[in-house]
Amino acid sequence: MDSKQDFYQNVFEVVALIPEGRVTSYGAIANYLGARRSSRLVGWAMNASHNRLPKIPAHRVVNRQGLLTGKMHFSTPTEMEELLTREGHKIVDNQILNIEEVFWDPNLALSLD
DNA sequence: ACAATGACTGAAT
DNA sequence: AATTCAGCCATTG
Repeated sequence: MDSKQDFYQNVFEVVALIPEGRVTSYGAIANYLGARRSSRLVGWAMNASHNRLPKIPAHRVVNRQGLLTGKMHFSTPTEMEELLTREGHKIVDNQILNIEEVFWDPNLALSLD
């Protein structure tokens, strides 16, 4: 059925919830969706995010190291770091500085408890 | 239907 | 501590 589409929709929803000035990781989103092992699928969902009508802040989603692994998938390979820099992040060597400080975990933010 | 790929992560060396 | 290997699972050819 559309359960797989739901997974994508869930990813989009979580990503859309990322506050400005914060970032999260694929694994954190996957973990929130109950699919810790499907971190890669989150990346696929992000790939489809460009086709979604609501603007998905995919630039706020980075890998565990805070590395802009998906910058190459944007309109331009520099758009991602530019957007993040615009939000106040410091990017060095494609990596976000103070990643732990700006890290936004949906599990904590949504207070699953 | 099979094989390869990928915006990842964690464990092992 | 840094680098390498393997697992994960949907999507695509």
